[in-house]
Amino acid sequence: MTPMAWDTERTKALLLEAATSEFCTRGLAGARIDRIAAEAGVNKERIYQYFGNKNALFDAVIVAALSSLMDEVPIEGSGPEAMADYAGRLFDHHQKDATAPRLLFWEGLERGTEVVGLPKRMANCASKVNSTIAALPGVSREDAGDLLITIVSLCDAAPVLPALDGLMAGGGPDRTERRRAAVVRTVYLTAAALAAEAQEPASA
Amino acid sequence: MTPMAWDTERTKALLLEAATSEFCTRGLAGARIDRIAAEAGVNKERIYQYFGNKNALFDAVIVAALSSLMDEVPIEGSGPEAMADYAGRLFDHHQKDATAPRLLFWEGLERGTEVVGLPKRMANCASKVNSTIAALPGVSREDAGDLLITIVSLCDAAPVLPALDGLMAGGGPDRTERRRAAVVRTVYLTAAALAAEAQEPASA
DNA sequence: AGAAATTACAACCACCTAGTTGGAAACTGG
DNA sequence: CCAGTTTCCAACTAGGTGGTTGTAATTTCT
Repeated sequence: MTPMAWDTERTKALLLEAATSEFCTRGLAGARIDRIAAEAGVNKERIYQYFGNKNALFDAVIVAALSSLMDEVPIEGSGPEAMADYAGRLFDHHQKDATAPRLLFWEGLERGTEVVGLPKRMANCASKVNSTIAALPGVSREDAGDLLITIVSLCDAAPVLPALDGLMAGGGPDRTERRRAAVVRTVYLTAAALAAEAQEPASA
Repeated sequence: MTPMAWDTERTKALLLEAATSEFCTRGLAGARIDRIAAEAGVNKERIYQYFGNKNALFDAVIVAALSSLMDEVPIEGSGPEAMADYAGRLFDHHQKDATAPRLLFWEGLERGTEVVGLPKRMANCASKVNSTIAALPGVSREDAGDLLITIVSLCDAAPVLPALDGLMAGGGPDRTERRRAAVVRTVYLTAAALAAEAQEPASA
């Protein structure tokens, strides 16, 4: 008989999943190695064998969860409506699962400019910038990047700052729907302005 | 002679200043009580005497730094330009000193919906909403709140997510100026749309 | 089958951390 | 000048923290 074969890939995946959850809710400094191991049902020594240390584990979580952030929701169609639609879908995605936005802000706060997984993430960003240029022909690379930063800022800040929403808009049943509409409208207006400007470069 | 009188207010202020800096850079979980006391040049026992514990000290820092966040930069003038100008000044303020945005996001991530200093902050928010309505006559309370959330999201996310900017727009000498212009433009367009809509309520 | 390598884990360790204490120095009211 | 109170601090503590180690079980290679 084969008395239960070892499945190191499964163990790694279990660990990474538990680490993602722990880092997502508590951040790098607040996370506890023991808690991650317990949550995964794995001895914590495995963490050091597979990932190295706490920082490297955080790196692995960030790369796994964020490198594909911009791929999970594609830009479809063209014109300003396409960008607005994209923003709406990104908003919905983050509303359903705030893991990516939270990790993004944890990384920004705890790591500053020190970014891990550079090549892959740069490629993902470049790809999104290209999609934006394709959707809004004539728009400059810089303006496309700025539009994307605007979209990410609007969609990602919402789930991380629930208090701000509560203080400013005071809840209400259709609150999320209202905020979503506001984001989509803002993105549409900005994208439309960029597109219009791209078609008449030197107008007053 | 008076051999150096005790100045408890100064000691408190020193502690609060050091705590603000520490919490700003490291967050609640990453901050160290010993470091705060050392930075302030004060024995750490004073922290427990004056503020209670680490959490309460964080509360004090948040209330001191964030309750007035929306007051430090006023909304001046009227019309969509006034809101755009406000966004620009808020952007500049946060660019010069990222304390408020960082604390805001630390609080959002580490505290969730549990907000401290509610009455004062609610009053500040309400006041800003009122200023917005005054600047954009006819606009609804909800739309004014949403516009302010948009402004705060855009201005506060930038200094906390330097990496995003780097990945998307890749630096450059006038990078900050470009981002600022993008934010101001986006706010102007949104405010203008809200104002226009407010003046012709039932238009196609 | 047997040696070598891999995976697993309980116990362990050195250090750090928030919070406490006991008492000295400085002020205050009488 | 003398209790009584407040401010201050060095030293301490109890428990947590990231990281390691010694060893046993399992798999692989030949």
